[in-house]
Amino acid sequence: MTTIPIVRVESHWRGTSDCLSCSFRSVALFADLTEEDFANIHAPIDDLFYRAQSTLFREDERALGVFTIRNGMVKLVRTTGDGRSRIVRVLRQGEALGLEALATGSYDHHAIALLDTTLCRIPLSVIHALSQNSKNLHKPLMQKWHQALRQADDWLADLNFGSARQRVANLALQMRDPLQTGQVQLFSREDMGAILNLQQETVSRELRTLVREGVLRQCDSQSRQFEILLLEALQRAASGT
Amino acid sequence: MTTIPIVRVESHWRGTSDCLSCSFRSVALFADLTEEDFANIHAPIDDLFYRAQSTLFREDERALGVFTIRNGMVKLVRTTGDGRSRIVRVLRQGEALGLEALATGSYDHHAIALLDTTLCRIPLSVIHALSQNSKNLHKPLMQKWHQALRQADDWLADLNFGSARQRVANLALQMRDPLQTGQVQLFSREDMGAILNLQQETVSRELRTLVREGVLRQCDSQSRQFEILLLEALQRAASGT
DNA sequence: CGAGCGCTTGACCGGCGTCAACACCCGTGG
DNA sequence: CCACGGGTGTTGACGCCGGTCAAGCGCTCG
Repeated sequence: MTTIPIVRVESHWRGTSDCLSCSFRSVALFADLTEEDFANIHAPIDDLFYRAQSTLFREDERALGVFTIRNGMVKLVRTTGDGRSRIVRVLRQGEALGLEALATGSYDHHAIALLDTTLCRIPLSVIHALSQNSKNLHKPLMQKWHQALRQADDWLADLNFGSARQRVANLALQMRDPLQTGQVQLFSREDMGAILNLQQETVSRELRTLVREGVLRQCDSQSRQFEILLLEALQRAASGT
Repeated sequence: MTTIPIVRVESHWRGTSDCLSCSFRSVALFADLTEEDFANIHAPIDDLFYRAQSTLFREDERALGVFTIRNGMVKLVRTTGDGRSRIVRVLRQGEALGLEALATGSYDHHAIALLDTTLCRIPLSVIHALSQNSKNLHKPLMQKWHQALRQADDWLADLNFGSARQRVANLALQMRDPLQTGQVQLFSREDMGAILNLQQETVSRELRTLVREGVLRQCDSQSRQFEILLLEALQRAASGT
């Protein structure tokens, strides 16, 4: 029922990336490349900024490149047969998006920033040239495909299973900040509903129940940021025991 | 002369495949290989048969190879945090399974034959050797990854969304025989429940309703085989209108 | 022919969807 | 400074879909 907002104005170009000295390189696609490989990159790798809610790309759009997230969060949205839209994954720091462009030249999802997000965009030509001339891209690329597929399966198995309480608890666990453990970044109730296959009212109720029980604590006025007070209890809620 | 270290009762070896003349080659991983490439394959590619309900491989098992289905159907099962199991995908003719073995050396799911199934198993060593020495495997491999990821997303968006009626209808549409359009191969109600996130009673009820409405016709006594009589009506049921 | 398994059908009830009202935050303009 | 309005989150009331439990049916196979 939600229509994809057409907001592309909210992005800007931050420069071209110096991949060799990038602090994310170890987790990104270029982990194994040599200096020689880098010397053969002839198209600029752009460093981009997108404001929250703005669109990175749309389904079936001709692809400009593959992205790696440096900071922030991106949702992948898919429109179902009956016109409703469903969030099939949320990607965070270090994850790749738009890999399908390598296979088909266009994207399979709408990609929309959930938070202010910075990422770099690697032109398809660069990837194709590198995979022709070097073997060092093959393995990291395969690992990114694998990571994406695993995440898709996790999403299905964990977030679309069990009671509303279980799902919300699982989402909170998944969305823990990888650095500051205990901090959880959530989104609008509508987005959470589109992830968990629940109505926003139900999400709100379950979340509030967890707060009332002292499992979570709300950290901001818009109730997007939470802190886990009782991790054990949250895990029990997630597993339904 | 292949050693099969783990004995599985319900399977047997049918010989080694002659990939060059295989009728599935165009849809399989080896689509683009040259005669020269084939000459460099030094491990046997086994042709295997598995009876319905028998296990191809288990989660976390050390991987022997990547599979391509020649005939039949295989379910990929994942055990959730709370101990229940969920079918994350069903693979059919021409599809690849166990790709994750290329990235990690072990499998991410339990794979169980839903019907009597024949498939060929390509040893990891063959894939690795080919990707070192030839560029012709790269593209088909990426397409298989892409296909798997797309299917995972479809699964989530179509089969885990909407009312029980919509889900069952969608599953019937997905499980149409690619050759004999109109024929639908289904499974036990329990398996269907594990796919659709419904109880078997609910699946049974919705299926029976579709038969009573004249949308489907049951073709066998075990009610696994159906024929679509009113495709339009089934599509309407799937989209919930 | 009987046992056992899987499928079907019925009765009942609880969780979640639906609709609606309200609270709260924020930006805008008077 | 407050008044106003729109957007988002929260809470309540109510009804329905689908889960649960249980009984019965129809295969298939010993």
